[in-house]
Amino acid sequence: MDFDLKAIERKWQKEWQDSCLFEPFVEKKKEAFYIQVAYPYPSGAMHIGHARTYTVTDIVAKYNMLKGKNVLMPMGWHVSGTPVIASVEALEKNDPKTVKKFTEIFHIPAKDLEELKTPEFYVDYMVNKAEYGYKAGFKRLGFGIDWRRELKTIDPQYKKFIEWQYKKLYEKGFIRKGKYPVRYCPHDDSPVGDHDLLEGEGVGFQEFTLLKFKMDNGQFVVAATLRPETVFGQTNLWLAPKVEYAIIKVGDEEWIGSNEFFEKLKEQKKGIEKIGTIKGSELVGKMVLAPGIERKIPILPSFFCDTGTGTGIVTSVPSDAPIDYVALLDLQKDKDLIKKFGLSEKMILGIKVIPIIKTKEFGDKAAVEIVKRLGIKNQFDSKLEGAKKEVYKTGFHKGVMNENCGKFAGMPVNKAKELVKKELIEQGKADVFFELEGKVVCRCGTECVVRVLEDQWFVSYSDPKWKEQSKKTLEGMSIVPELFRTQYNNVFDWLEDKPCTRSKGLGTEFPWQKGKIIEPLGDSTIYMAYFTVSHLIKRIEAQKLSEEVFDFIFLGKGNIEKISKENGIEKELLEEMRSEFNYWYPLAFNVSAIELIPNHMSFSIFQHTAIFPPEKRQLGTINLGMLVLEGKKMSSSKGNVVLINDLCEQIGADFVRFFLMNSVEPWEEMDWKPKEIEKGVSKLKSFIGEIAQLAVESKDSEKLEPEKLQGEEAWLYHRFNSRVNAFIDHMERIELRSAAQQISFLLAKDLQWFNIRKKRDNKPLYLYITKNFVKCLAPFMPHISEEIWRNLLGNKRSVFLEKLPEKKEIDCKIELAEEFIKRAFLDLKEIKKIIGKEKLQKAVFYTASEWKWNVLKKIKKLERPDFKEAIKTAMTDLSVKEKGKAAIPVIKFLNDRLIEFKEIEKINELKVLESAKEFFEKEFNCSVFFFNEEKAEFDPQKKASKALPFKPAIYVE
RNA sequence: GCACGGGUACCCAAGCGGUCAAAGGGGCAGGGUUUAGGACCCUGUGGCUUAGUGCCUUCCCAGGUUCGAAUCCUGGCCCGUGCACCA
Repeated sequence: MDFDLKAIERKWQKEWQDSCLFEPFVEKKKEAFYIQVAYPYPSGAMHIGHARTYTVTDIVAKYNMLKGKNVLMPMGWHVSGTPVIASVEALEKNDPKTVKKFTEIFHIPAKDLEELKTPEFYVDYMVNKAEYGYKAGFKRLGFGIDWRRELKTIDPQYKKFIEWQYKKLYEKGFIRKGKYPVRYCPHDDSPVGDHDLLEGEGVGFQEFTLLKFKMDNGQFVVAATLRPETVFGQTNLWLAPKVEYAIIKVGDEEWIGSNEFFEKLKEQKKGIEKIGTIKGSELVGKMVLAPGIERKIPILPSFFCDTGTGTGIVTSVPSDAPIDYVALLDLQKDKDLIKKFGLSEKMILGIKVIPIIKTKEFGDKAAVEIVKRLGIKNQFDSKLEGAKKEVYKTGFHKGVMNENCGKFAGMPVNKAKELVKKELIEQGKADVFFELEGKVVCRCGTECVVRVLEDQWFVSYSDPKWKEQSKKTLEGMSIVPELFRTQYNNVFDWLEDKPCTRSKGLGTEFPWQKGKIIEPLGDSTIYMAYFTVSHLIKRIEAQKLSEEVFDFIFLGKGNIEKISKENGIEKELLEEMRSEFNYWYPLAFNVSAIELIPNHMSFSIFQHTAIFPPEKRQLGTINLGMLVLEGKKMSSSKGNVVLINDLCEQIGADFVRFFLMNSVEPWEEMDWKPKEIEKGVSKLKSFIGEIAQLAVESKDSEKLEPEKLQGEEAWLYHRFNSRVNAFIDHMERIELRSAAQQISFLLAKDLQWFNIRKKRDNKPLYLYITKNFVKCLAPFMPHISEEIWRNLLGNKRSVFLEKLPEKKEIDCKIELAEEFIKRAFLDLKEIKKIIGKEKLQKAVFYTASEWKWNVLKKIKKLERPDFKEAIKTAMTDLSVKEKGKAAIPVIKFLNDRLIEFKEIEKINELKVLESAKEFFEKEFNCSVFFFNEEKAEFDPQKKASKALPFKPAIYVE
């Protein structure tokens, strides 16, 4: 049977809309099920990657409808931030690449591009008019979205809500102001993300500690280090004698460092000034007070100091920095150099390595050890870089501070590092400095720097109490799949304060700083709550939505009469909104992609925890995997995409939905392979056609009486029920792939077997199967299911108003009997193949005699296979004992397969086989006979004695 | 570097202590049906054997636990994803 897929889709989509099937209202008697999926950024065309995320959500939603729940699935459009603006600007400039993308990939008619030149029009067009856009896609795929609640993140009411959200966070003390280092483009005067770069993607920055060495004249020579804990091993400073260093006024102090350092420091410290210069050579030989150890150490010349890194001055720790050690050796050997700078040879030769860190790998002078091992010759040796990394890694992870480190003695290095740094900074002996790890160039061509932003606002995710409470929320949530729970926990630990304002983009203005908008990740964390009232709140002008109004709706705070009067909002409306929120919340599932666990998903849990009472926090998350196309990442700009509109055109919405679920579970990475899908579609189509045919033929039949079923019919009934049982189990765990397989390809196999076994068409049985099948299929393939349900089976109401079948108990003996026939059938087939006969004359089956079953019964009591024990136990049965030696092979066979046979109950094999006589005769086109081993009237080759439980002996001719 | 996940036959992928030479696809080979092409159905797909069997070598590598390991433990190698102002 064939379907006109497109016609069916149109028909039922219209019907669902007309009957408001997916527009739920508060029904106190029904359990609420609210599922929410991260709303999309409506920029561009919808492809199968997006479709997968939303299809999973829709299937879970529809499944819960079929469980009898009141289901809410809303949808909105996230348009905050810069992408819309960037696209509009690019179109404005008629950027050829962008124009091409919009016309060729997004299929937007060239004349329409004119409409897209303001953000408002752009958003409206993308949402409502774009044929390849998301909304069009959602509708085409038959999603059960309640469109009354549709929203955009720039709606005035929504903005009011976001404002309220931040005020709540502020009240709890989770909004704070501080300093923050960012990668910054001095030309554009704005922070830069990876996508804004010409060069240097993924390059981060490191936090250096600036150590301040006081000279006799009060100035500070400043050295930058990544290893503040090694101050205890300092022996001297290194600098480049030929370089001219800057004297920098920092507050009341004067610092000495390279000119490059000054340029970078300007971005990180306010009000600093270069007030002079001094040549490196002038500093050589001077004594300075080393921080941390409060000892005077000399400034010495070296060849390795790079003015572009740090301050161009390096503190020397020869025990743990290979290059320091080598430079020291070089200097000690170079009498000329010592003389040239007028240094005391005695002093230079007197410098000794001070051990400070101990590891198993390198002892207590790691640098000395590794220089020896690698045979490093001088400070120009290329092996130094590797040596440094090696020593650093080992020291940091495994090292322990030794007795030369004062109160830090005995402490692991990775701990001491932070503490030493903190202490030096507190004592005013050190400062921090950020340095990019590599070259970073902005799109505008300017080289980027690290800037420390003053007055930056943060959300304090680092707050230990907040973390703890959020973890508690997490504990009570179901995470699908469970295996991501540890990741959530780790993310919670790792989260630090997050800057929450930006200067560019669409969004809500930050309440405490004019001209700044709330960072776009921050306006999409508790909006699920807003959806519960978004259809009602549209009726209210935004300026009426004061803090008290939202307090009442979402927290139940305040006096309704007063709020109604003061804000000019009808009391009934307020009450209705409060009750919507109360009914739908907490959210059952928040659905999003795995890569959003470290931000969106975690922020959402944190903010729910901060703002809502415990019973209104989230109940669960579903975390979805990526989708790739033929093993490659999809990319609109490269044209490597499959668009939903095209695909629905090709194979139909239901098949798109099904095959997005069919190959892996939702959280796994999925590879979309068009060729394999094509094959699958045609198989599935014919299977569904078959079922539809059965539906038509059996729709008027009487009710099934299961207890009267026999043989293969009883088997099919039970087999179908066990498929449904498994289907339900999988659905509960959101294992949509396994669930889908149970009711499609696996069920198809069952039917295939039944078709060669059946003696007649049992209409009531077919009706039972088709009806229940359609209900299970409906979440996956709603249109076809509705068509079969209403049109072919003649039901009046939508299939989504029906209830799924209950789980049923399975009679294992019925399954066993059929399994027995199947094995006998396969055995006979095998024999026929091996002896190579075209056609058999006669086939004879001999079933095992009673005593062999007795062996099984006895040894089943054994916990595990054990031949000796098996013999002993089996021989306690008289019927076995009297067989003597002949029993041994039987015992061995059953013992070897004990695990398998433990599940096997005794059935009347002879009767079962006889019931399938016609089947065997038909399949092999020969006469077939059955005997019990003991009453084998015909046994020319003495095969009968080889019969075993569940494995009849066979004779053929 | 840190965090999380993963390595299974030609490819994708199930299995997660015995019923495992290892489900299901795809590919490939042979056969059937049809035939312009396709579509469809069956059989085979580690090796050697065989009246439905038995044996050998396999589930990244190396050790270990166990009567028994693809499955559990330890160590190593390799791969994927995320790492914050980007939605």
